Amino acid sequence: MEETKISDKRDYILDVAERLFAEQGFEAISVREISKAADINIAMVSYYFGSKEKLYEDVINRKLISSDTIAKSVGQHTSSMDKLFAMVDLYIEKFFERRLFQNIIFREMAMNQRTAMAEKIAAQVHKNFLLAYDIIQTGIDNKEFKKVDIELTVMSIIGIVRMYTTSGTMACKILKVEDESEAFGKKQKDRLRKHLRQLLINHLGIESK
Amino acid sequence: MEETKISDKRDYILDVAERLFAEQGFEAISVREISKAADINIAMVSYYFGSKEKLYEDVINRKLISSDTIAKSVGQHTSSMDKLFAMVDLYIEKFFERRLFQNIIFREMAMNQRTAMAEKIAAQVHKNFLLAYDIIQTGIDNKEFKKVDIELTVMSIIGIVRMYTTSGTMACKILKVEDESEAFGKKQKDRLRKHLRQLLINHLGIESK
DNA sequence: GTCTATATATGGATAGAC
DNA sequence: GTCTATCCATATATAGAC
Repeated sequence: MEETKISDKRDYILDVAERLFAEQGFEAISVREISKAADINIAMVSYYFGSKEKLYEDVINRKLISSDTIAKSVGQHTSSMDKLFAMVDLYIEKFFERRLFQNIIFREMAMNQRTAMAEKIAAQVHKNFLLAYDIIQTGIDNKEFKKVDIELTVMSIIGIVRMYTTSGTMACKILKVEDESEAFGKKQKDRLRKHLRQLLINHLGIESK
Repeated sequence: MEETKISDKRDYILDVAERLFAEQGFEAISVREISKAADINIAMVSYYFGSKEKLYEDVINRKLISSDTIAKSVGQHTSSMDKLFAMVDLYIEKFFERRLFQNIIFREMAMNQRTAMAEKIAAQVHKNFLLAYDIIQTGIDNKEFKKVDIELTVMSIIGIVRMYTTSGTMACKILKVEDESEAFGKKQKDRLRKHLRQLLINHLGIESK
């Protein structure tokens, strides 16, 4: 009972910190700003997390567990095309839902810094990459797909979704939508899904039935 | 004569600062570190640039002038396909050559911060976007290309090149190359160019002659 | 658990000697 | 142009009262 309240509060602080770290970066944001935005006393950050660095790690670790989710979602389908599309849908879903978090992940990946965390992130992303790789490889072996550069095809899928979700302002400008909440609404999500499916159908030479 | 020496030194400081800002971000790097890496006295940063903020702006402004370059390179061709491929080649070329700089650009774009600079960057990127948009639009009107979601197709092109160039460590891991210098060598550049061309040929339904 | 007060470090910037 | 020394703001972290 009290337990849940405490972990609610912890979670709330993590939410606030995630947003601020994502928008401005680790070094750009101070624990003062975080505690102010979360409406807690500054000393509470040390109390709950130990340090700013630890808080940052907790923000990342909290959401860096999946890839089982992908495997599970993919496993329900039989054809390579269905598997690939299930994976793409999940990617879009997760990226839209967690676009602030993804911002942190890709920023870390772009750095040659903070290596302990960076290694962990790279390992996780690579695991997800391999899942996608296997799906396409199997599809090619099956003759469901044309032969393509598999590595670059997977990177392209991720790059496209990433481009959309982690450049909010740019996406708004290009798509001529009012604000970010519209850019990440259902309509635009469906649009991106449709585009990406069509692109893959064309690229992999998938025949419609 | 002395003039050139001064501007050489200025340029060298800008080179060093660009690398450090790109690798770690504006706030993460101190003028002390920059001056140490550039082997100059710390006071020289103020002397040459006025402030850290101004130095950062100079780093960005120095390379954010083009889009004429794109127009020029594209203008030499007649068919929409040739124009599009010329643009893609130039994109790949510039991204490989300036991948540290691009890292800064995309980081700025991902932020809701430092708005004066961010607006300027967004304006420039948008200008480049419109060039690509027009090429594809014309191609569709010509019946050279199939109908596609033009906005998302342009974003996809940029997203793919970006994914490759601004996640160095990840790219190495995925492509199983030793180090970054190999990942950004001629061989991998040609591979990316080939992949992207094939993807666009498939997606836009371009017929080979 | 929550707060104030404070220790301590580091950052950007500049004054002024050379 | 270059350097040293220093000012001042801001950062993280914690000790200790409540």
